[in-house]
Amino acid sequence: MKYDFTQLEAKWQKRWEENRVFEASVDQNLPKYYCLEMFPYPSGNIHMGHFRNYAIGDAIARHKFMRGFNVLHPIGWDAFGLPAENAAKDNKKHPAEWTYENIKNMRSQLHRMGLSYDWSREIATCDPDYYRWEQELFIKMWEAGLAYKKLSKVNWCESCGTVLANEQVDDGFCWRCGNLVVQKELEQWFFKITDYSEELLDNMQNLPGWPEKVLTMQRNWIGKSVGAEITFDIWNRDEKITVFSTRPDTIYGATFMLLAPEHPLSLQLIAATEYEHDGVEFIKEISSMSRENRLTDKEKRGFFTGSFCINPLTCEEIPIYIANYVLTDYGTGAVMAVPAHDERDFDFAKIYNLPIRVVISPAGEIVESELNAAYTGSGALVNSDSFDGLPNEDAQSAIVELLESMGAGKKSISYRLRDWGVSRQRYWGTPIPFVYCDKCGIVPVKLEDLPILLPKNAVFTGAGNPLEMQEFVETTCPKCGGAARRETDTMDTFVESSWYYLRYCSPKYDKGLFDKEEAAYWGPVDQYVGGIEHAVLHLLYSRFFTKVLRDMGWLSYDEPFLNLLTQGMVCKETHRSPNHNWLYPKDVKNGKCSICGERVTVGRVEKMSKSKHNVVDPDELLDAYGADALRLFSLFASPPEKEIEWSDSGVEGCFRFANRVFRLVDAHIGLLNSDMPPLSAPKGGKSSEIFRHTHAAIMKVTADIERFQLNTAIAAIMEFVNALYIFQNELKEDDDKGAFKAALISLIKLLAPFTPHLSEELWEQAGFTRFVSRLQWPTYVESYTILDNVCIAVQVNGKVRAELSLARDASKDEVVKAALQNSRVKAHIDGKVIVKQIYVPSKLLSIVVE
RNA sequence: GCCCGAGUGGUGGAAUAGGUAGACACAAAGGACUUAAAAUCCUUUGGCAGUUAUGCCGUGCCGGUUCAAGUCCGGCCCCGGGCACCA
Repeated sequence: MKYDFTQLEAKWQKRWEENRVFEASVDQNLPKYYCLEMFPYPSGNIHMGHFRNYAIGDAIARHKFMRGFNVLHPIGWDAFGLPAENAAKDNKKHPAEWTYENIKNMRSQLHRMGLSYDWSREIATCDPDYYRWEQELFIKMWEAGLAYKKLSKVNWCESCGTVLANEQVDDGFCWRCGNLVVQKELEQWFFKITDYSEELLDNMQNLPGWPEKVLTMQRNWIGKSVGAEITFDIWNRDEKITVFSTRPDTIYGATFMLLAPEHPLSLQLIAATEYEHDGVEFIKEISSMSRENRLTDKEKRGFFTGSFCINPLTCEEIPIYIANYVLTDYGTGAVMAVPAHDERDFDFAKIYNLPIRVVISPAGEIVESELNAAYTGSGALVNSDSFDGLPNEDAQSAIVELLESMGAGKKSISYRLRDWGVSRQRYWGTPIPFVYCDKCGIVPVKLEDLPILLPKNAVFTGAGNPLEMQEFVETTCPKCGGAARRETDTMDTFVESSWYYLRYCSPKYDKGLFDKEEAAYWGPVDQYVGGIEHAVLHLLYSRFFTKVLRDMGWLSYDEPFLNLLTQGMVCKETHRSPNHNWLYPKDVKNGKCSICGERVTVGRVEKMSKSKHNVVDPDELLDAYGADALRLFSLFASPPEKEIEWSDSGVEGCFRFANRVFRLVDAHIGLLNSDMPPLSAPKGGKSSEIFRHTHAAIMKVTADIERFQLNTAIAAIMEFVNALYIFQNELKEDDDKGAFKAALISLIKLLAPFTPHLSEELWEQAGFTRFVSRLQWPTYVESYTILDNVCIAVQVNGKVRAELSLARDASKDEVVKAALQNSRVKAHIDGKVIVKQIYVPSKLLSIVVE
């Protein structure tokens, strides 16, 4: 028999599907396991990053199936998004057509991988049956005050023609197209994610199954600061200035006040004064700078307003400046400057020659006249009236209490997190179900009128929002029945992915977003697998949605994903030619470019990317090696969280291994089909040796899969196969053959999560019925794995000098005796005094001599 | 600047709780089978010295703790990632 993977893989993919082997249904008597991989955007083709993601998730899901769990393992399509609209413009193909064609192609690619998905639950978010419920949720959120519209400065990407959320701006550039993002004042829809800032932060301690890295990134993004709001009176005016400070303990050192250029008081204070002309110029100059330039410009600049405010504790008049480094959208947009203890304020004070007063000093060490940088450490208060001598940590609350009693301050917390802007001025997204009526204002569409469908005959020119078309916009007001205009913004595509894992629980439910009971049974997701690029986007939004749905009574849990595995990227080396930049490997001949003949530099190993010409095509590889060999390589090359470096010869090696397994089982097909029963317990001699290897392999593979060390699990199977290749020539007694038969049966099962087609085929060849994919995972007996004789290393002064084969239960005295008889050990302790002997049972003896 | 993660043979990577560093694989070299090739099988493969026995060195660098350190502690270097005028 030949390992005909093409025929065999197609055969089992068909059988799994026909027999609905992986379809899930609620069973209260079984422990559930919800395994989920991040659903793909239907870009057209599966790439190796997808392949690895799904291979990892599938190995975990298949293992859980075999461990007796009721497994939910669904897949779908994150189908809205801008590329579909760009394709419509370029290829004159409707976004829906383009998207559904891509889904069809990618679905067949996924089928070729042989994944254990419940395909009956497949969803596409661009399907009205899906986004209808999103529209309903949007209205419910609006009713709950969690969705609102406001005029604000937003991130605008000219090339995408739409607004972006803060999370979608990378260093001032669009996360999708890389163009510069500008600020634009627009009426926009927001979700009030900031209502959940504290809970999003606090609940992270209930996520021990998440990588610390992702939690840290979310923590930074939320950016909680504990401090106080302190109010300063303005000299000779009625207005007051409230600042936010994390260092109220330094208030006695606040020697000037800073306002953001956009702060309303900035203009008010200079109005109709001699400072007005220059001040307005200053404000204009700063606020006209792009967000990017403003954040990168570290030079401190300010403008004196001519006004003073009163430090509530020192009662001093301190000057009010407008400063370029004060952010308008953090805290209150105003800052009390403490130059002695803040680096930025120190720089500012030096430039504008403002007083610097030390108020914190560890044991009186800090001397004002010698200060050449801000002191930001801790210490006791000085120059602070009755607080002098108090450690600054204690002074924080004491000072806030005093301010509170004066009515000039209170404890306060600031977050960096802003509300989520969800309006997008694009066609291919979920329409926001609201209308504008001159009489009634903003009115939600009636629930019975949902879904608001996307008009099919929109025109895609690339300019403007395609939804700005008369027949879509013109409507009647749901409240008064008068003429009204429909909202033309659609939702950010991250809204769809914020709740799709819940829709999978009851994908055809037609009375709401999802069936509460199904979601209560299946959720939350036990294991989520995906890329780290969503650390603060999708993974934060989904957590927010779960909490919102919980508060609306849909769910009883707080978090969507109990455990998260962020898989590493698939990388490959790049080649660059001086004339053509990135080269395809086929254009590199003997280190030279085959087009221009110049020397080629072998670039870094980088994430596979079409533009860098270092991608490999999963379809071609599936043709050449089959899904099982490719899955093996994508799991074996590196642990799942780590990036993997593509290696053609590595894939070939895994292909050879698949063949090796096939030949091994094939050579013993007679034994497997014979009446001889597999041995159930070792009977001494060779049979015990075979049992030892079998059960050690089961033990190791089981433990490694449980801790997601899939690479070492596969290595353990390889070792097992190597051992069986030797054993197959040493089978003399019937017991040996029975043990070998049992070993082969275990081998087929151990391989099932990694090479499912091969396992099913060998299982059938071996004369068994039923799907091995749904059989019980092999169990092990630990005592079978233990050797009677163990190898004990003998160290003399920390260096291994001998290895002794001794009974595993040998006493320390026996081991010492044997060691002292060993000639090499003798040579190293001869003439010396034994000071110490340490024995680690059945492992090592350490002798110390002097 | 701050916060994470990492640094191990020619290469990808093992070493789960401080106990024989280099499992498993790739690559390379040699050999068997073959008219030949492919496939397969066997052997060698961290470095240095040595005919062997064996000895010394070796997990980014320097130091420490320990009978014993890839693993723990202190101080660096370099790489990857995230955050960054957040008061």
